[in-house]
Amino acid sequence: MASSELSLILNNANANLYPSEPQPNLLSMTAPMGRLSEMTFSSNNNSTMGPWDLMNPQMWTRQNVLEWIGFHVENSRFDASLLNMNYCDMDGITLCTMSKETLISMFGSMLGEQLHHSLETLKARYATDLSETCLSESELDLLDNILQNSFSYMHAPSLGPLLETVVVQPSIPSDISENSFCYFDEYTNQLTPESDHGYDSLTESFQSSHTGSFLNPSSLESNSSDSDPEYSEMPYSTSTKNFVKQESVETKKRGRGRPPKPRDSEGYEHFIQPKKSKHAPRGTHLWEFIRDILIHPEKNQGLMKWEDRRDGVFKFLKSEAVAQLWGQKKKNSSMTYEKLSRAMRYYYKREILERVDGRRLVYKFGKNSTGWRMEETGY
DNA sequence: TGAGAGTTTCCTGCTT
DNA sequence: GAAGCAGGAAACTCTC
Repeated sequence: MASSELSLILNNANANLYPSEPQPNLLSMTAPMGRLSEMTFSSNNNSTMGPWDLMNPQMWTRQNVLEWIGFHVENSRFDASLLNMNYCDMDGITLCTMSKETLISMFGSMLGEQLHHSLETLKARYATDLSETCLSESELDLLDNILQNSFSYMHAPSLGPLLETVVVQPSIPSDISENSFCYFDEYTNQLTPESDHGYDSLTESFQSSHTGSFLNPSSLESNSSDSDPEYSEMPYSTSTKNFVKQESVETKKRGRGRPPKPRDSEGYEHFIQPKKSKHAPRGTHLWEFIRDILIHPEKNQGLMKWEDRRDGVFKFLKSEAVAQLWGQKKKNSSMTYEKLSRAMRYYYKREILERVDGRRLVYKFGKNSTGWRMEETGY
């Protein structure tokens, strides 16, 4: 698919979506680029899905992928000027091999995450098909070649091999029972407008929680030096990481404490801002979220593990991934392990958690925590 | 509408 | 030197 074709689709979408309504936030931003920057996509909840919605993503043609991206560009008010058209030129199989990090590095945190969620949802929907098409090692090599060829421009010295960023899920759960716990399921549930459990729709979730800047840590894995070797993963660098570095330099000195959130548009913040409709219900606290990950290891593999189930001692294996998951649950794309761990430390006082001295990424449930003991869970 | 709980964000200093 | 931990301080969101 030529990039001009995508431009055409996006232009058409834009034309359909933009009557004459001005967007205050958008108008106030400083447009960095030419024409495309002037055609930021507004949300259109009525926009219809394409044929891609009825197909296993693995079967998508380049056209389907393009339409799928276009759909999310529309719905997320993504500024099309920020899109690298070359990134949109791929078929479904190639797309399905891409991890969240890869998508984020290609499309930015907001659109990348939305695409990732959508893709995972669609993959789950066609889980049976997907499980039948698990990739062999040789296929992975082949894909790596495809990726290398397709995205050769990403192979700057600072960028690692592409396939290192690709997470091939060992299996997609096909038995999505109502009672089973899986945060992935929970997020996919948010996609259906009917299943309004008090959470905002995913689209709104992204619009409200993503500040629009590409601040997400590019790696979801904990790079802790104390991590179990078996779970250690190759660190990789992406442009998003560089962005984080840049940003941190810019915001270096500031007053103590949490500054008020900017109300007006700043930088990339123009992507967003429909007012949060209704707050999310409290429901799950952080420690419950952590507990639920631990007691359902089959559906949240590799994120955390029990060190001593009897004593309630557990360890973060992928601290940043857990933090990101928590951030998604709280609609906060800038969640990090550092922040999460601060919240964890507040639990010491309330004896929901106990300190485990001298061990990194290791915590222990305290006497005021419930629901994790074998007697309580039954397994 | 205000208080309080539960984070979230940022920071400094310390330890590994 | 980097990453993680500890905890103070203040801001923020949400519930009651």
